Formats: sequence, structure tokens, C-alpha cells
Amino acid sequence: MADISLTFPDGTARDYTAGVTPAEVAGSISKSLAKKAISATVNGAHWDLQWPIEQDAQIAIHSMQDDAQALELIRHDAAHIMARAVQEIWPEVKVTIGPVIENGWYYDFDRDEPFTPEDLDRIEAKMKEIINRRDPVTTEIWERDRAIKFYQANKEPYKVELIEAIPGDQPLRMYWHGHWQDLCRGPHLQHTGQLPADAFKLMSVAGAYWRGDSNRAMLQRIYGVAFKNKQDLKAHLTMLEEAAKRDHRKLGREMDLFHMQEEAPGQIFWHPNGWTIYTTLQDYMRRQQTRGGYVEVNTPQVVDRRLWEESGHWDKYQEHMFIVEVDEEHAREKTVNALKPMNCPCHVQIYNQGLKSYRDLPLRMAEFGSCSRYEPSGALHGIMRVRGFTQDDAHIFCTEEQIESETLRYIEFLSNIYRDLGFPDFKVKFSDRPETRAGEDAIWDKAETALLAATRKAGIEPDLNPGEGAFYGPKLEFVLTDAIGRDWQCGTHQVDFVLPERLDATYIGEDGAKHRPVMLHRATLGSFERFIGILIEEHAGKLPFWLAPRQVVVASIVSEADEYVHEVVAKLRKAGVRAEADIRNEKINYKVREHSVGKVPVILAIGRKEVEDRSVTLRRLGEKQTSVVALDAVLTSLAAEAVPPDLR
RNA sequence: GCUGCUGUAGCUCAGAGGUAGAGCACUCCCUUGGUAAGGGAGAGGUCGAGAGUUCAAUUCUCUCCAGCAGCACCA
Repeated sequence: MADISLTFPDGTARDYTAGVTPAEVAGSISKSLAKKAISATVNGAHWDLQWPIEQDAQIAIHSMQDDAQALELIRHDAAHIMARAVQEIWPEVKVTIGPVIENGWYYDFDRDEPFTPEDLDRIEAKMKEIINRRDPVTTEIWERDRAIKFYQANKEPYKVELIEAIPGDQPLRMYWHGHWQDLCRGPHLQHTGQLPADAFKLMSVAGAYWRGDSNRAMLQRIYGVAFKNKQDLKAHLTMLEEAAKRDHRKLGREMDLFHMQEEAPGQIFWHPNGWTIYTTLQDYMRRQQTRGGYVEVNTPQVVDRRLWEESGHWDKYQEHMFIVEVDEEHAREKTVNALKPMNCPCHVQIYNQGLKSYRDLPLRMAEFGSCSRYEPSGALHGIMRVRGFTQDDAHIFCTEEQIESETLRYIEFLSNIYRDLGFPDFKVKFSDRPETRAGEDAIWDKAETALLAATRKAGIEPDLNPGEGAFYGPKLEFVLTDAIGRDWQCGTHQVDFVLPERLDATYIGEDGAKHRPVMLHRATLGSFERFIGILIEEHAGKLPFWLAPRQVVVASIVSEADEYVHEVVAKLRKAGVRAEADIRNEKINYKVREHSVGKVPVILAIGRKEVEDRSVTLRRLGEKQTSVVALDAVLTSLAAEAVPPDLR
């Protein structure tokens, strides 16, 4: 056997016989390392302790101290142990796939009966039993045909399909513990007992389509979380409990912001408090857009199907549109209309009024556009995914050459706004050409290059989302996360070659000939509804002062103070602060509690002392201590605090 | 849309084949109290909607609607 040289993280190298395993390498260094080792990284790949190394390599041996590797192995093996537990309890259940995800894993099963919460307890108990057996974990390399025959004989059709989908004739890793086995690329722990028995939990069961395809079988997916120890698991569960308290649906009720009801699913009844947030945000956005060189327009809600046919929506988007028919009783003839699901076709109508010159470009046309989309019932989620919403939408009509500069300009516009609103960090996804698309590849090349170049010039390296672009052009997505870490696309910036063509938008170029403009669809907040949902969850309801619907409550301690309370409220309002009086016959404790729950940022308490020396006692939300401030001083400071960030 | 779960007072939830309960909130009374719930009394519900089984259904069954989790979708 040829010798190979393995280089360790500290730069030293040692020679081994080819085919040596990381377990043997660890043993050659020290007994304690051999004992602690759980896996290795070999030339950048996560490597099982039992896999042979055939050539020179960089190697690092991992122990449970290495979080990334340890957690991956723990979660990965937990998935397999769960699958085994399920098959030990219900041998007829078919296994499919079970990857590691953030904080844990899931595994999809095909079983006729639904899994119940009691079943999850049973599975968890069985998993602990398997862990206690401490079965050694081994992998074997099998020929593809042998594996297929094996799974056919075992009546595991999903595994057969998985293998058939693996291209070429590559050998397959079969993974065993005890008499149970699974197809798996590994790596794994050395025996089932290495999985911490008290640091995992089965969380939920939900449906999931086989291979993510809604035309195929609906499987049952069991989710679990796993950590290195009990404390980490407990911390994670506590974090989830805390996150649930920030749920915008719960806070929306507690802060009296909005409600929704059965008669209008996916649509929002904004209460005065919530609408104040909305209009404050809208005022802010309008100022930003004006500064950003946009013109603002407004377009119809109910539009004849003819326009949607021309724009292509009638063909491609009809199932998501609210269709409105007007019958002969009202009109001379029956007409079919649709509530607008998007603003773009209407904006082109405005663009098309009168001839446009190249001198008019780029033309940035903005609308706070109310859109209605018949979203699938299962997609609705609080105010974040709704059927009636308003986009802070705009379309930039420009030339191909202007795509890059307009994109850069826009990313800077958006970054500035996100920073103001408390999101200095956000994820950017770049989605390039999908399989079915309109437009020539040469134009796609140009557009993709321009988007990427602009993004990088803005100092952002986007996550790639291959093939996820719209059929009409590539796009950038600006993503924020909710309280429990779910991604929500808020901002978007999309190149569109198709709509100007379909709706015949043109401009006269320097050469005196007609040309086709490119359209950039862009929305910064995305929709007010979703963005406000994110804002609420991000701040746990404690919105920055300028956005808080009720900024100040002035609360009396004794009824003798009532008159002065009203005076303070009036002066605050005059100074531009949203203030309310609370002179109810209740103790100050009661009032403080109620307005704290309601997330009012500042409570000014007023008793005899304050009336006498014309002061207030100020208390900030979440703080225990109070301070006595002169009325004039508090008026000045709160008025300054109430100024939106762009006007400071 | 799909799979599973849920739907009882404004909110959070308990309950049972014989037409309902708690706490908070609400109204009134007492209380004027110094920073996260002062005391008392009162009012409040076609038990999500419809159909079926039953002497009797809010409870059991079915259908529908809505919500929740996940999947799919997200121009």
C-alpha cells in the first residue's frame, strides 16, 4: 500500500498507509483523542470516522466540542433513529427522506393512519430505548442494482425511486445500526448511544408532498429538534416560548391594532392604533419616494378583463384573481372585471398616455397600490400573507443601459429605509432565469449581469436562488424574518422585458425611432401589511417612539390632577406627540400595568406634587425607575423624539 | 389547494348525550390610591354554520366555513 501524507490543522503532517480511517488516525495521535473523536473533515468534506482516506489530504478530527460537526451528526442520526423507532412500532410504515434542518431534523413517512401527539410520545420513548442499545453504526458500499433489489424486496418504493433518481452508476452508501438500515450518504456517529438521550424532542407532525410535488403523495413529516445537551434543548424551547409572545397576531390584539374575521378572510380591519402605524409609515415612505425622484400616481381597483388579457394575467394568474361580474341589470351588457392583483398594467396605461422621449427616462412611477389576490387558503398567515394589501409599489421605465445604475440607486434607497426602520441587516436573494421564460438569452445575460453588478457595487453579496426568477426577468428579493425565524420576502426588485412589449410601451430614442423601455418592478416594504407584521414581531410590540400609535399616556394619580392632565395632553398634541389622558378612577398601578401591556412607550404620571410644581413623572416602557421632569422640558424632548428619522 | 389539529362570553380557557362555567375585560357602587391587577355587585353565550343519528345534540357522525402548524403556491 502506498503511503499518504495527512496534514493537520496546526500544519504538521504525518504519513499513513492509504486506506487509513480517521478513527485510526486519531488513535495514532492519542488514546484520549481516539475516545473523543466523532468525525473528521477531510479536504473540506465532513468525513465518517470509519471511511478510508486514499490520498494525501488536509485532515481535522472533530469531537463533541466542535458544534457544527457535532450538531450535524446528532441531528442526522436522530433522524435515522426516529425512522427506525417508527418502523419498530409500525413495521408497515414506508420510509422516505430525513434531512438535517436548522435546530433539528425531519423525516417523511408514508403511513395510512395519521400520527397523533400520543404517537410522538411513543416514538420518543422508543428512540430512547434504541439509544440505550448502543448499537454500532456501520456503513457499507453497495452496487446500485443490489440496493434497488433490496428495497424492492423490502417494499420500500420511495427508496427505490430515490436510487433511480441518483444519476450514473455510482455506488451507494448503506447505513446500518442493529438490524435496521437506511440509504444515506453519512457521515454518522459510531454507535446509537452517542446521541444524547435527553437533548432531543419531537415537535410536530404535518403533511408534506413527496419530492415537494403537489401532484404526488402527501406524506407525514415529523419534525424534531436536537442539541448536545439538555440545557441547550431547554434554552431552545424557552426561546420558542418567548418568540410566541412576539407573534404579531397576539400583539395585534393586545395593542388593539387590527382584527380579522370570517366574513373577510385574508383581509384586515385596521383599528385606530394600527392605522396610525400604517399612515405614519406611509407618510414616511411618501417623503422618501419624493426625495428619491419618483412621481406618485393612483389607478383603478376594478378593471375590465380586456386589460388583463393583454397584460397576460388572465392566462397566467386568473386563479389568483377576484373576478367581478357586472350583469345586464346594471350595465348595457354583461362585463367581466377583475380586482387588480398588481399595479403594473395600470402604470403602463399612464406611461402610454402621450409620447415618451428618451429624455423622460428613467421614469419612476410610484403608487401605494391596493391589490387583491385570491391566495390559497392554506397560505394565509395573520397580516403577513393576506388577500387584500397595499404595496409601496413603483415601476421604473428605463433603457437596458440604465438597469444597472437604477438597480444600484434602488438598493441604496432601500438600504437607507431599512436602516431607518430598524433593519440594518437583511438577506438579499438573487433569482436568475427559470426554465420556462420569455425573452432572448442575450437579454437575460445582460439583465442578470446588471443586477449582480449593481448588488455587488452596493457592497452586498446575494444568496443565489437559481432558476427562481420570474418568467419575464431576473429579480432581487429583500428578505426579513419573523419572531420564530421564518423568512418573509419584503422588498423586491425585478427586471421585466415582457410587459412593455405586451402593452406596447415605447419611447422615442435619440435616433428618432421608437424603442421599447425596460420596466423595473420594485417594492421596498413589499406591502404595508406584511411589513407592519414584521415590525411588530421584530420589536416585540415596542415600536420606536415615532411609530408607536399611542406615544404617551398621561395618567392621573388623584382626581384633583385631572385638569392639569388635560392641559399636558393638549400641549403634547400641539407639539406633535400622540398623547392620551387616563383620568379613570383607578390606581396608578393599574394604569401603569394596562398601558405597559398596551406597549405605550411613555407614561406621564401626575399627582398633587406635579400639579403644584408644573412637572410630570416620566416612566419609560419596560423600565422600573421614573424621573420627575418639568413640563416645558418634557414637551421639548418628547416632541423631538416623535420626529420621524428622515426629518431629524 | 393538500395533510393534521382546533373552533364554548370581548380575551384566555374548563366542561358534559338531559340546552353551560372560571379568571380577566365590561357596567354600576365603594375606594383618591405614587408606578405592572384595591374591594363589592351586575350584565354578558343560538357552544363556528348546516344536515344526520337520538325521546333528547353544544357534546356523536357527515358536509361546509374559519383559524393554527407544515407542505405546495407566492407576478
